[in-house]
Amino acid sequence: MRVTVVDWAEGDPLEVAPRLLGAVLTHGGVSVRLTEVEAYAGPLDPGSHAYRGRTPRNAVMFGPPGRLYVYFVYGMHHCANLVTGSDGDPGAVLLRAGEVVAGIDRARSRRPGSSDRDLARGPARLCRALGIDLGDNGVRPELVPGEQVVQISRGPRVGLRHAADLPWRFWATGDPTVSPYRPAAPRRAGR
DNA sequence: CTAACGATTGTCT
DNA sequence: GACAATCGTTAGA
Repeated sequence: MRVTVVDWAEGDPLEVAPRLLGAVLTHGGVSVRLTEVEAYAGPLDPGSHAYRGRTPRNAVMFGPPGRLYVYFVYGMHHCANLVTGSDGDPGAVLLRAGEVVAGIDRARSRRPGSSDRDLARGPARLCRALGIDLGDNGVRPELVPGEQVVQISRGPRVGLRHAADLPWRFWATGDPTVSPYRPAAPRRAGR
């Protein structure tokens, strides 16, 4: 029986997220074993891009599931999600970090100066290592189940101003390629 | 049309 | 630990 991406991408992001750990994503000649992800729900999740409804940018989040939702942040970085929503019900899982398991030379050339461990250790780093950019928004990624992750941890999502307390971040316990924790950047008055 | 901001990262102290 | 880089998207006038 053939397993497709949609089979395990569709559904509640909170259920899909831990399921993705250990899966292998291949793009741009590089393969990554996912070690860290974050769930983003629909209109009821203040931390989600879909919180304020459908816009040109987040349209892909509203389905169909199994596609990449790619966005551009901070004027220089890309982040990629796997869409879980369908029938106009937005949901996605942010691909936060992974271990490069194939095409490492290609990944190194895209991220010169980085240690192998850090090649895809963070959402923007992962996108760069795989060569993912806005042109990949809405595409169906090459994603297959990998070895099951032995132990999964969960905790608060990273970098959010709102709903930062929800424990919707999942990672492979003890894996060195999980991104280092950083608290949300505080907003300073006047800038 | 304009302005404020961000699901980050690299570099410096 | 602190801060700059840098620009598409969004909200509001």
